[in-house]
Amino acid sequence: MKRNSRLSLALHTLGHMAVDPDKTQTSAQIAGHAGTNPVVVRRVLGKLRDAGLLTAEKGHSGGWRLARQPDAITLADVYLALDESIVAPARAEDAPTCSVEHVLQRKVATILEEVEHNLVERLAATSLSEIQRH
Amino acid sequence: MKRNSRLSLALHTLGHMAVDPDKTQTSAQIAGHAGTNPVVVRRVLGKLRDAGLLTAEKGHSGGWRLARQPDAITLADVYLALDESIVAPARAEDAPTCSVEHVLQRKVATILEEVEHNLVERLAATSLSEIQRH
DNA sequence: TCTTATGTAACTTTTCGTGTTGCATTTATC
DNA sequence: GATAAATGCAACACGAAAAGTTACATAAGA
Repeated sequence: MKRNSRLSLALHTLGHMAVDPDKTQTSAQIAGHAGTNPVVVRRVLGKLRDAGLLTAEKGHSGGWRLARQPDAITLADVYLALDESIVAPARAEDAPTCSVEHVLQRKVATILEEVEHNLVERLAATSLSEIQRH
Repeated sequence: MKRNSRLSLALHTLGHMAVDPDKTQTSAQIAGHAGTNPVVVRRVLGKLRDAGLLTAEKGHSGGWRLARQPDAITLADVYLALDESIVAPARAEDAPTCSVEHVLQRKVATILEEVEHNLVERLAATSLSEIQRH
């Protein structure tokens, strides 16, 4: 699997679920289809579960399925559930060493925050039901 | 130094140069001030030199200085010179495995490209001379 | 000619995401 | 109840990428 592929894995899985929302899939099945490991799948989908996008049933005949209708899950929901923060560095604000440094840094940081916000807005405009129109 | 700090290092250095554009600084001086290594400094500033933002003089009394006036260097110039591509993954388009997967993926990819473009636009609105107003 | 600077290649170290193993827990089925 | 099949989670191994380091060639002023 390639780097920072959590979003890819999530979209791939959710895409299939949106096509056939009544089918429950196990981590092993999903992993097989995505070419990765069941534990990795549980790690990623676990975040989606915590965000209320998926439900996970334990035990026999358990597995994963959508917690809502596809049209009620936007790409922003997925993105935010994964704590991706592609743009803004999710920074652990380090000590301001010298004043000159941080004038430009803060300018850039502000712009990145605005752009991050803009990204989420755009992602919110598309839901999983988009997949059904193709 | 922290991860992906090339932009930080570049901004820090350019910030100081914008305050005092007549002073030539060596890699060692810059590295000392930025808490890193002279070779790392040359690697990062070398990209800014290639982009025409800085000049580097070899030999005795050599060093780095701005190649243009501070107001003629925007944050976008710096960002682009470093090949950062924070938002869009600068992707080596991998093989489209299954069709369902790539509907959502492409949607996201398109949004990321738009957002990346938007980022550069915003960065272009600020120049290094901003530092002189503080 | 010597000193001081950049330019660059090669290697090491660090960091972080992914992959893997192992086991506890839960739940349907026999 | 026992068993099989699933998730939950912790701990460790692996690998790639960025940063740091060493070494040396090259250039230019003193």
